[in-house]
Amino acid sequence: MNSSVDNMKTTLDIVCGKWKAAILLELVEQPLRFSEIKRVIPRIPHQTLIKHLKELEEDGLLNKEVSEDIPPKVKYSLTEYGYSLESLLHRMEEWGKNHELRRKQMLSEQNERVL
Amino acid sequence: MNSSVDNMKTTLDIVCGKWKAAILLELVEQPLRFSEIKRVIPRIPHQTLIKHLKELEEDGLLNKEVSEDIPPKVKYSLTEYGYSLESLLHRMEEWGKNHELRRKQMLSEQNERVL
DNA sequence: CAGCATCCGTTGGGATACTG
DNA sequence: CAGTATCCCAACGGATGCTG
Repeated sequence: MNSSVDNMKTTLDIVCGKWKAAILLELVEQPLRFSEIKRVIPRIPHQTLIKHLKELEEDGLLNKEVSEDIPPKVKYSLTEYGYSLESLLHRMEEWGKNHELRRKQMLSEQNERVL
Repeated sequence: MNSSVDNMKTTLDIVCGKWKAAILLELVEQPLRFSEIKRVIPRIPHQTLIKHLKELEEDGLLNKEVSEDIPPKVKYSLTEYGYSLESLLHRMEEWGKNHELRRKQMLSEQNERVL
């Protein structure tokens, strides 16, 4: 049997790498090459990106399409299964945005009280 | 300005403690005392639970209601704001469940091929 | 019963340098 | 351009023991 606790953990295991959700969210929009991902998520370290991509691929969320040229070009895209995360990803992004807004509002309310 | 990457990070920061999402999911159903949370999530270590609860409270997701008796009773419940995570939590739980199902299916398919 | 203080080990993010 | 191989460090989960 699978408790809801376990189900949570499997979701978190997959999505909660520091940048994984962000990567997935970008790839929902469009397939991207390695260097393109680095461009849209500039602060992610090279090595970290490689690790995350490999894990996401192993989890069946990403397709990796390699052209055997030199220089190599590698395009990452969501698998059909990967798209099953789409709505979850959007909700996460939206909740985070609202949370930031809320935080700023509370800060400015504090300032008013001081004045 | 807030990129979607940043929004993701704030959501993850809050929800991605190893057991946080599980705790929140339980508290969505009903308020619980400290010891009750330990009962429904047996494998969570004592100290870890304390830390998680404190952080969730500081993030404004939990109410903490203390009865000043001896022995003390402390009831945790979601704030109204905490409930804004409800649908997200349920989706996470559901996705994890489906992921496990899928994984098992793929395993049994492998076994068939072997036989 | 609930919580704090302390300490420890693991892990995973990250920096650097090298290859085809 | 994309990836591998190391190494490092901080953070976090977690264990233990003490308090009111």
